[in-house]
Amino acid sequence: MIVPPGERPQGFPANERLRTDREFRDVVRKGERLHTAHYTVYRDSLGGEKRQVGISAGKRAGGAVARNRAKRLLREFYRLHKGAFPKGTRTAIVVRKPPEGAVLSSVCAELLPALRRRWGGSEGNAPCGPDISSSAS
RNA sequence: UGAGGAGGCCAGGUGGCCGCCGGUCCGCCGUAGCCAUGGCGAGAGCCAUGGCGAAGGCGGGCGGGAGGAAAGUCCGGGCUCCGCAGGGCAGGGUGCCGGGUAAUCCCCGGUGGGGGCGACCCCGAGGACAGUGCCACAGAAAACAUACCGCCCGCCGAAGCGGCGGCGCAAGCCGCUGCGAAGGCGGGUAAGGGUGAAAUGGUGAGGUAAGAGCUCACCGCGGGCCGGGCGACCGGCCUGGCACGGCAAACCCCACCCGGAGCAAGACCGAAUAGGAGGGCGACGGCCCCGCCGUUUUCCGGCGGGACCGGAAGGGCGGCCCGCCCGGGGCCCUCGGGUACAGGUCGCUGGAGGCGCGCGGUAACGCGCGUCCUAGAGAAAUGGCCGUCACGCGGCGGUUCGCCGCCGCGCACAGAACCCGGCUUACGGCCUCCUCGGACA
Repeated sequence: MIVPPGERPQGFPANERLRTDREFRDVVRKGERLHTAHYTVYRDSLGGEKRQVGISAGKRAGGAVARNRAKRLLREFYRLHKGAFPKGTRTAIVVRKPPEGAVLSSVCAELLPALRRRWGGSEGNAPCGPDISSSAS
């Protein structure tokens, strides 16, 4: 890594994800748990600079369309609020109940306060609600 | 304008910002390696500097990125691996005819049947004299014969009605006799009633005691012949007076078809045909030869080797059986840990492909030419947010009754997972043609 990666603040590349079944099992088994109305969040801490997130939506999260929707919203939530996911941690978010009619702001309103309360939030990322995109031209 | 029938099309558009997947090109970094120069060394070679630079990492540019059903996984194929002498049985599937196709339970065109005023639609549509079985309830009777009500005939019966004769003034009585309700017995009948999903051909006429294919006409049915059609089948004539119900989506029979599993297929790479534990089964036999040993020889026994004959257990022929093959040394089954397995790479998307035109065919479809390249993930990309324009609904306001403005809400069903062809199911909207009816002119 000679050239600095120049990490884009709102990306979600493959190496920031939990990719294998093993990694998921590890986090779910060893991590701390946090329940909200529709989701369960597992987080363990490895130290270092890496930050990994995995999203799981099984059969109970609804049909394929509903599952895709839920996962996409959670991905967006991560991208826009990386401050709630400290470096050196691994987080797995499991969709437990189908969040019917959810939009990004409602997902954010459900998860962000809970995460801050439990693990402490860091630097002021955008709050919930319709944030006008940061880099207005 | 209402109700309905058939067919086709679309699956919101657009802008900004932030993302994801894979492709391609460029730049930077740069490991292995290669090259050049120099140095050291007897040499193999080593070291230094510079250049190129697989892989890989980072960044950027360009263009691509869900469906008509991607769904259910119900059929049919391709593809992959396993299996494959042959025969039989079992099992499964299909079931009017002809065609289409890689193939089908699909599609097209017919035939037959059924529904609708109609446009049109629907059909698991072989066989019920091969056999077995079933036909609930109701009904007299449900399959080989019969008869509940009813109808008709005869006899008995005898309330009643009548005739003749006798007696009597009369009422009436007596005798003989005719009809004869109810009821009983015997017989005829299957027209009618009633039951049922279904009732022993239907309608009409003759006929009769009443009736009946008893007779006749037409229809239906069976048989035969002739004609048409590739065929399912259709038409005509003759004939039989009719015997023989339904269910095969009950078993079954007949004809035809069918090997098994599936991309978590399968291949390669990684300590890599590494290798652990437990359990089960076993049988070898005959005969001959050679060597050694017990014991010096024969016999006998043991061990080792060899030739021939037979062949058990077991295994294979992926349901079973016959049969066949393997089977002289182990065979079979089960389980488990490891960095270890839903690790990586391939399979993986260009194909029975889409579109257009022409030709053949009623059509499904086929042939030819031209043209296009159009998702390839793997905890699984194809998105998120904001604006705007369409579209629909509701409300408010305005209106020149054509609409216009503002606000709010809605915008379906649904997400590729090896690939195709179908079927089925879910679902928002638009268009065209047709049928029946209404209103106006």
